[in-house]
Amino acid sequence: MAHASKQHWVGCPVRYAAGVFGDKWSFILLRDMLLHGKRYYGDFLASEEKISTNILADRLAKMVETGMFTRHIDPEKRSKVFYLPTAKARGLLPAFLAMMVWSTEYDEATEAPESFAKAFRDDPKASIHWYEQQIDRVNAGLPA
Amino acid sequence: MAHASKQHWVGCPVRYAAGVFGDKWSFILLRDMLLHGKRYYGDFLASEEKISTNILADRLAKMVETGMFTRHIDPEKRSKVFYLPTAKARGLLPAFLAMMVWSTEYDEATEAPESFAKAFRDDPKASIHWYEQQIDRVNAGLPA
DNA sequence: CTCCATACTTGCAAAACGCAAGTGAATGGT
DNA sequence: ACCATTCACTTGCGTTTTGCAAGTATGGAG
Repeated sequence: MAHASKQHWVGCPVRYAAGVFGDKWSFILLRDMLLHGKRYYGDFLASEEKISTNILADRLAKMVETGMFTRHIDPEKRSKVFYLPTAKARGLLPAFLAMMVWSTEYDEATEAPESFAKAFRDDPKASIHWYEQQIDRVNAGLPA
Repeated sequence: MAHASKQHWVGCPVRYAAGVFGDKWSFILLRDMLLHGKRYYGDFLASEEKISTNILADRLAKMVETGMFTRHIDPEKRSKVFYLPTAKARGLLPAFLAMMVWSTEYDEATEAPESFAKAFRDDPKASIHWYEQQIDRVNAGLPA
């Protein structure tokens, strides 16, 4: 059977994921990076959840450590810093979008339109590809 | 376009999810409930991550509050308590499995066999259905 | 050289966590 | 009926993490 020996190993992927982004602020940063096109320190700081600067610095550093983001100095204005998502971070898109569909189902106060969940359910791969392209588009507008 | 007006609303589903299970111990409890067939307080306590009893009690209560688990007294031994996953918790399976596939890709030390990721990638719906059935099977073995 | 913007650091109080011990209800054995 | 045990939490307390406010370091404009 394809799913044999199910019991023990499944724990670890969950624990690994929890270790990399298993806290509220990491969720928010990943959202801002993957879905909101935020790249600069100042962009992340300006999110409506009002993250404080020490936590932001800490989480950004952790994201870099865990290979989710890379850190870059803006060559056009060297006092500014931006971050880019790695393939590892982008690889979370399917899970993230699935999670968001779940939220739209169970959060009575969701602000997401039904069209989002419908699009993902109808054709997850197309939906994921669309978000990938958005990420590429944002990145293309940044300094080399 | 199906994905129009993308910017603002996507934030909220992520924040909602973070609020419900956005911490390490909630990840672990959901794993144990959805994938390891654990139902009793003592089962969760015995996980290899060594959760302490106050945190376990706190998280279980929160899961009940947020409608993820329901709490039941074992009629056959009324000093024992078990929890059952609601449809809301079960609805997280697709996101959880997608997340686990991601972990198997990026965690060098993953213990998950490649067959797991392959099965999910080949046919996600079938894979999800298989885990749903496992959940039903476990639940069927519990007192009414 | 001064001023401003930007990206962090630092200090400190408050909250969350984690360990160990304690409590109370339900069983089980005699 | 009595007592020890199991089970599911609670409580206390020291440690760690968080969050707010203020400070610092570097870069760039004038």
